[in-house]
Formats: sequence, C-alpha cells, structure tokens
Amino acid sequence: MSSANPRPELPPDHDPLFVQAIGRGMQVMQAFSGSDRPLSLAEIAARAGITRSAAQRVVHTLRRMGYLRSTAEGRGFLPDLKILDLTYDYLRLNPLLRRASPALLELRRNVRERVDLSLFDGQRMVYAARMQSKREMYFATLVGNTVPTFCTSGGWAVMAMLPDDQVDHLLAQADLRPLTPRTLTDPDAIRQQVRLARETGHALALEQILMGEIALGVAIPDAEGRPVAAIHVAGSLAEWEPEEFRRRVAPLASETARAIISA
Amino acid sequence: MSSANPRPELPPDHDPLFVQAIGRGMQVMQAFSGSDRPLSLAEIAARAGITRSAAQRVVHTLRRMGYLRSTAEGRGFLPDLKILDLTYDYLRLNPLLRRASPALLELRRNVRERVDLSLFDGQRMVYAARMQSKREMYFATLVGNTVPTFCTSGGWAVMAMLPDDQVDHLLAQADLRPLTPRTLTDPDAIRQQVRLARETGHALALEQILMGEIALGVAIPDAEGRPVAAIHVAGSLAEWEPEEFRRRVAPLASETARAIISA
DNA sequence: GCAACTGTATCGGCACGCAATACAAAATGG
DNA sequence: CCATTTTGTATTGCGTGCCGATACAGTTGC
Repeated sequence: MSSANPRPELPPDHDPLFVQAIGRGMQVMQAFSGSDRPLSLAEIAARAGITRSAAQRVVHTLRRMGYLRSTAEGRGFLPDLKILDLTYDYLRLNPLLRRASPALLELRRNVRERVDLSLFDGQRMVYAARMQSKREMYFATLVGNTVPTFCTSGGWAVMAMLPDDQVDHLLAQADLRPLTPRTLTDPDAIRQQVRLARETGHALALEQILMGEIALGVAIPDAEGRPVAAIHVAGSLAEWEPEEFRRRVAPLASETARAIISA
Repeated sequence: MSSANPRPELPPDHDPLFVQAIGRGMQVMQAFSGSDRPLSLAEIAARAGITRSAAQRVVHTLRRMGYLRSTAEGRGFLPDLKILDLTYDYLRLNPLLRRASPALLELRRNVRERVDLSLFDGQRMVYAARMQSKREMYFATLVGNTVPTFCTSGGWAVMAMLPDDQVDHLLAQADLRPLTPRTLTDPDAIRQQVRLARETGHALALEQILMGEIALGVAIPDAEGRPVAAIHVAGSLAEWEPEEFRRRVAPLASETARAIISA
C-alpha cells in the first residue's frame, strides 16, 4: 500500500482552466490500458493515482454515464459500450479518414492484400482503419491497436518526412525492444531505412512486427507537409518475393497516398 | 443569446456520488454525436447544456488530455486520437468479443459474405466488429456505427429472446422511421418477424437497411439467457435467392452463435 | 475464523470549479 | 468598407460541490 504519493500530481504550474475532476475521470478511463482483466476500485485508484474515495465517485459517475460497467459477477469494473459512440464520432469527423476511405478501398481492390491506415502519434502508430484481405487476421488487430513507429514500414515512411533532428529525437526516446528476431533495433540501421524511404517515397519492412509478414508503407502529410499518417499494405512472405511485392505495390500505394492528400 | 437555461439540469434527485464536472466532460464529448463538422465553443456549450465558460474549461481540459483538438484553422474543435485508446481497451476487454473473435473469423471463411457482430443497446444495435468480404463496404460502416433494433435481422433475433412485454415496450418507444421503402414499420409486422425468429432461431431481413441487401441475424445471449448481441451475415440480393441464402447461412450462423455462447 | 479484500454509504471543511466579464482577432454582412 | 457578430482566450471573487477520511456489510482465501 505504501506506494502512492500522497498528492495526485498535476502539471507543475497551476493551470487555472484545467478541471481537475475531468482529468481524474479520463485518467480512470485510461487506467484499463495495461490490464487484461476487470479492475477493482483499489486498482483503479492506484493506476489513476487517486484515493479510493475519489475512484469510487469517479467510477460511479462514469458508470451512470455508460462508459464503465461492473462485471456480471459484480466484482470489478470494465469499459462499457458508450465508448463506441465516441469512437464513431472520432472516425467519422476525422477529415483525413473521410478523404482516405474511398482511396483505401480502391487500393485494396487493386492489391488484394491487407490495407491499413494508421495515424502517427509520436512513438506509436495507431490503427484507425483496416481492410483485410483473406483468411488471416487476428482479432488482436483492432481499431486503436498500436505498433511502434521505429519498426514499421509506415513509421519509417513517416520519419522520412521529418527533419533529421526530429528523427534522432524520436529514436533517442524510443523503447527499442524487438518484436521479432528480425526487428531492427540499431538506430543507424533504422536511419538507413529512413534514408531509403526518402529516396523511394516508400518503406519496405520485412518481418519487423510479425514473422512471415512483409509490409510496405507510404506516409501521408498534412497541408503543411508534416506527416500525420501512413498507409500500410501487408502481405505474406510465403506468397511474395520482396522485390516483386515492392514493384507491384509501391506505385499503387504511392498513388493512393497522393489521392488522399489532394482530395 | 437568450437561449441557455440558467441551470445545467442534472438528474432531479441529488446524487451525492455523482461528480458533476465529469458528467459535463462526457456530455461535451457526446456533443459531437449529431454534427458532421467541427463545433465552436458556443455550439458545444449549447449542445451540452452548459455555459460558454464551462465549455471553455471543459474543452481546455479535454484538449490537454488528448481527447479533443482544435482544427487546423484554429477555429472549432474535434474529437482527437486518444479516443482510440479507449476504443481499443473496450474491445480488447469485452469478454464477449474476446470469445467471439475466432468463431466469427471461421464463419466468414465459410460463408464468404460480410459478417458483423453488433451489441444490443436498447433501441440500437452497435457495430463492434466487422469482417467484410469483398469489394462493397462503405466507410460509413464503422466501429461504433448503429442501426435501429426494430428493422434489422439482428434486432429481430434479439427481440425473439426477450419476453413479449419487453418487445412491446421496445416497439412502443421506437422511432419507427423507415430507412428504405421496404423497411417494416408496422409493429405487428415486426412482431410477426420476431415470432418467426423464435421458431427458427434466426431472422431474415430483406432490404430493411439498404436496398439490395439481405441479412440473416442470430442472437447471442449471456449466461442468464438475456440477449446481448447478434451476429449478422449480409449478402447481396443480386447474388442470392432469399431462401437459398437462409438455407446456406442459417445453420452456420447458428452454430457460430452456439460456439460463442459456450466458449 | 481471522485477515484482507470486495463494493457501498455518510459527512464536515475548504479547495476548486463556477459564471460573469473583458479582450483581440477574424469572419460576416449590409 | 466599416459595423456587428462570433471566434478563441484570459482573469477574478464567490460559494458550491468535490474532497478524503472513515465506517460497514458481504466475499474470498489463507
């Protein structure tokens, strides 16, 4: 128990516009992010860095609003359905996703492989849309799922659009843990991929996330030229020779990216 | 100006555990649900039923937390990326979805048509997972999208598992607006479909949501026998004779539902 | 059968959110 | 083109509503 620091720790300078209670509310929602089972009040309190009393009130409120629910056994709490309303509004209102949708569909029609759109968020790429192709696909690959920027084709393509110092900063901060035996973790090797992507306009990743998978990524910049997202096309090494995959997919994916930018 | 009612209006009986500020925060998030463009502070305030001052503080807070952002032009606000983190946690932690995933994949493999899982939420069925089949698919069909319970195959299948009085109540409260010329809006006609679903264990919907679409729904009950979700299989009337669709799909979908229940 | 949990309920004090107000800049429109 | 409205942002004093401590009943599990 002796763990928690007695005071919840707000941003150092007192921000008079910040509503503490809402901050706590969202921290409670985020508390579930690591866990793979329901959380008790005490666990929520610990993860959100608040007292058990506070957690009780916050959970009570969020439950009444439909964002949390208690488990069937009445023991522990879980996120609840109303979250999906927010999801829908986010996806629907996102200008990038609106423009991207038809182009991504056409891309999938043409390449007949899995096509994703993921959003650049610093160290993470966050999946926002996926159009899968065939049998394969885990449920683990859900909307909101994230993969590290440093070891994905889309991440490399995004970094290729950043100035060098930002790439360095990103790599310096990154948690470079490999996801497969073949994941590149050497910053220089990664920088090499980024350079390559600068030249070709796309990045090719071999078994960086999953063994047997080849992925080609193309970045999507905003109006100011800053990368904000990436298209992924993923195929199986059992079916594709890497160079063949690149030759076939790269032009289509690049064209799709351009269509999205100018849409 | 004279618009806003002076007091924000919480549930009439004073709930001492309810944290007003969090309630407001979530109402602000929900304010985007109708709109198809960014909202200004004043619009948010109006939709959430709070003053502009309150909206300012709430928006400021949610923005700092990553759940809202201002548009590129600095004019108006939108939901932001962090919402997808909540989405992911919800989908990941939902026990039903966890169990359903492998079964749904197998179902799609077998029927080669679009397969959805939607969650029963009163008047709405909320899409939580979709495994699409081929070309067709609108982006409008996103996670979190909802369709009315009263006019979908899944909704009928769900109602078939409810006692009559609850079906009546649901239909009495429903907003029976047709989505296509063929949408059933007569409560008795709907009850007839529900009866049919009680006998056969599934429901068949012809062009209820979209012209040219045929959909077969099977309900999924929880441990207590209450329906909580439905499987949808949707095909095109251009390719299927309705009875043929039923004969082919119904056994597979029912089997899938049973697999999910007992998993 | 004690000990350590679970979720729930109550209460007085004072922090903290409350609404009103003010302001510059940009959009609107007559 | 200037007058008017609406945008987002900033500040302040008042008082309400959140704050954390504490208590309690029901399960789980050494």
